[in-house]
Amino acid sequence: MPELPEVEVVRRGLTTHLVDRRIAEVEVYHDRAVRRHAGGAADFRAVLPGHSITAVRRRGKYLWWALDDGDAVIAHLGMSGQFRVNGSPTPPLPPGEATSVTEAIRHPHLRIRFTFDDGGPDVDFLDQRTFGGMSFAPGGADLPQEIAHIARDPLDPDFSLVAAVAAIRHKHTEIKRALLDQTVVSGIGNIYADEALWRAKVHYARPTASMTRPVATAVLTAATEVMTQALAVGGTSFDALYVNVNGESGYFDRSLNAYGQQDRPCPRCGTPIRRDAFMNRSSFFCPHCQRPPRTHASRPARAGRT
DNA sequence: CCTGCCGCCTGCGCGC
DNA sequence: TGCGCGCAGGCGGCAG
Repeated sequence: MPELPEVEVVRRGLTTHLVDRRIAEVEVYHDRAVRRHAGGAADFRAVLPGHSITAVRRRGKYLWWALDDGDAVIAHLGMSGQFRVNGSPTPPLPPGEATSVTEAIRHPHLRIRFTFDDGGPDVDFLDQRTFGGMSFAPGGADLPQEIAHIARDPLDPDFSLVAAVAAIRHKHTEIKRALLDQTVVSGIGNIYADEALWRAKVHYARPTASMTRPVATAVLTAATEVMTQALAVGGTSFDALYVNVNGESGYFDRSLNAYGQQDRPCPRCGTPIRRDAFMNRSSFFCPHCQRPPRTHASRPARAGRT
């Protein structure tokens, strides 16, 4: 579940392995991986060879490769996307998956392969669930227009805490929805939203419009801190779905206080962490530290499956 | 304009 | 043992 820290780990790895290299060939193994590319797989394959990569940039969970002529290649990892430098260990093939020699040497989740004219290692885009993908963005080296609607993330040097607080308080919604809204502040997903709210002792359903500046500031500060700490240890890995470009896992899953901790004691007060269905996904929180909003028809948002 | 829900995907684990 | 289903969840599109 790549969120900002995980994507930043990937960006750094790609920077090491892509900058100053010229693309020689592109192979697309699954059309869905380039569904955002207007010209389709054939055009994606044709347009990239000859371009050199000058930088790998990121905003929130979006990555893009800046190219030498001012164009860009956009990448989003979705739920299960990975970039792997060829030669790094790949997850083993599921039993019975390989039905031919070709498939036996190609990982089943390989979607796009880039080769380079320096003869160095290939770079692969793998994606089990195909929520991720890549596309070509003409003139997008500084900031592709496809990403322009994404707000700055907390690790952006030009990120404004004051502006983000204002954006949150301007919303007429609940705080967790606002945190997951990439046009308010980017980079935060379900894991770091729950962790930030736990740190700030704020319930996920707290209305944003009635939040004070100090409370909204505390939530965003907590989000920034937890993502910074996660980045320092390589991000969060639950399984082989999230690894860096060398196939290695991060360690932040050992530091999670709320996410995935259902029935385990809150590290602060010992109350069992609870899991609620919220926004058709799981929200983990401490029912003691994070009190639900006790407004008018107070009910702790028990919609959907549980 | 704004908010919130749906559909897209695959693999794993659990219960019957 | 095998099958069906819940669950993981980011994001674009669109309905209201």
